[in-house]
Amino acid sequence: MVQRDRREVEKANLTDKRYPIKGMNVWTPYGWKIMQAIDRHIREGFDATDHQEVCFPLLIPEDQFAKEKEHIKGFDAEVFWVTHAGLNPLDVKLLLRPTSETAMYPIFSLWVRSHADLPLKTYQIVNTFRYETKQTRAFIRVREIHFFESHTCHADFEDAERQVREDYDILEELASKWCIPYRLLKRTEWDKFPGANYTVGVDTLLPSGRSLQLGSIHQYKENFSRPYEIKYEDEKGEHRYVHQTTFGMSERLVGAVVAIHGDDKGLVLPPDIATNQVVVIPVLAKGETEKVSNAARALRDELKAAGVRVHIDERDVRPGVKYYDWELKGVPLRLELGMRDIEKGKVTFVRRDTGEKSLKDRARLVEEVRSMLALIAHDMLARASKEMASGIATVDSLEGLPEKMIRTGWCGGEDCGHEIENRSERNILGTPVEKDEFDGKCVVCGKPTKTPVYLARAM
RNA sequence: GGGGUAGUGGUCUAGCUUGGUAUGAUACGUGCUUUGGGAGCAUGAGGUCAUCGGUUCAAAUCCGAUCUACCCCA
Repeated sequence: MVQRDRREVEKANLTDKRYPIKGMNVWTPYGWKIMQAIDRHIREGFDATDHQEVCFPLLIPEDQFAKEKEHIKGFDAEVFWVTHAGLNPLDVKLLLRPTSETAMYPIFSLWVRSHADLPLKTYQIVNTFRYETKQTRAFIRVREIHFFESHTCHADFEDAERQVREDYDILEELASKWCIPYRLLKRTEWDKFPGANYTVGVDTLLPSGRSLQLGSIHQYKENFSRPYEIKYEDEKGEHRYVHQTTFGMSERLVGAVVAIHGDDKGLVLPPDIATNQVVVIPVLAKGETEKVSNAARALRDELKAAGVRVHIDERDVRPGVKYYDWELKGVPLRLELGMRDIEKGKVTFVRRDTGEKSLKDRARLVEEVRSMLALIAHDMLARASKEMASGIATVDSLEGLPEKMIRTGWCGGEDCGHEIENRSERNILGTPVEKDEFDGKCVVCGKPTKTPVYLARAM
């Protein structure tokens, strides 16, 4: 099953792994289109909530990177360094950003002067670099990461908390477009982001039973604003440090879409992500080729005018080849049009997610396509959510655990936490942020608790 | 972090034990016939055998290092 996650990614040809640097792959045109669709959703979501897109430099000077002690401790083992410029060694080494806090915050300290400048809400979509020492894997663990990161500054803790809640709302809307179920889990103290006050992980579950972290939301409090001196003057003329948050997601989203929705025939793309939402296949017949072609092009034109992303496949190959091709590529809806349909005034609809075929009236084309795409999106999310729910097992003992995500009791103590991780041979993902009824005992010490903890083998 | 397996036209692969310039399939180009689930025939093009070094008259083949991919264990 672990293999399946990988095979689907590779068969679909979204990335070319032949580039000769470990963990650095080439995006193919089709793969990049999918990534761009996801980026577009992210931009829409964050623009709509008054975030400003920015773009900071890739290189960070060593001294600037080193200001926050926890942060550098968490990252310095996995940064790439630039040590030379041309033939000359650099006085101050430069690193490729593993994440952009230390690139942005010195500049934020110049941008933020007064309470009127707050909140400062920014984001960028850039590549980051991490020298992963573990096995690399396309989209899931790479050394050059296509990365989204929002960075915000707030007058006080409560306003930063409001930002975290806004991030949850944005995420919910995005994930429904991607048809990806997830849990918001507050990480343990020993697993939080280096430098954060607390970290909330966005975790999904793959068909293999392993968890995949899709993103993370961090509350920094004043942990970065103090070393980077991001201060403002409040209404009373007093100088205060800002409270900060970040939200990060990456190309892992593509990996998640592929692994969660893909099947034996290849990719299955959610309609909001699909480069082509609909593919039209003309089924030509001897002597009638012109007639069928024209009718098929008319379908294409009508859908295109209605704002549907549609492609007509007029290659001179047999229809069966086209069916297999577009199934592999994951196009949500296939329309077939041949003489048989034309004579009846129908169009053949074939859903990618279920394979179900149906005949629809040609006259009602646009509304039938729209409602079918909506139905496909709805069903894909519903199926994936159900799958994730059934992949979580609630237990009151760590013996003989099933190959699932585990939900159990934890008193919250660090000693018990480590013992849970050791005995279960899984990682603690965290405790739920959202409502999650539970009434049990810590599996280690037996102390009663109302909060469950989630464990999994991480991808 | 520890161990293991592998790299040959775009892709997959034979050849490696026993050294003598590479096999087949698929995909690709062209032409004709086809078209409701992977068509057929003809023809054409495509390889510094991962890289670097060593042994040898001669290396895909033997030896070493490096890079990359994959698997298992922590």
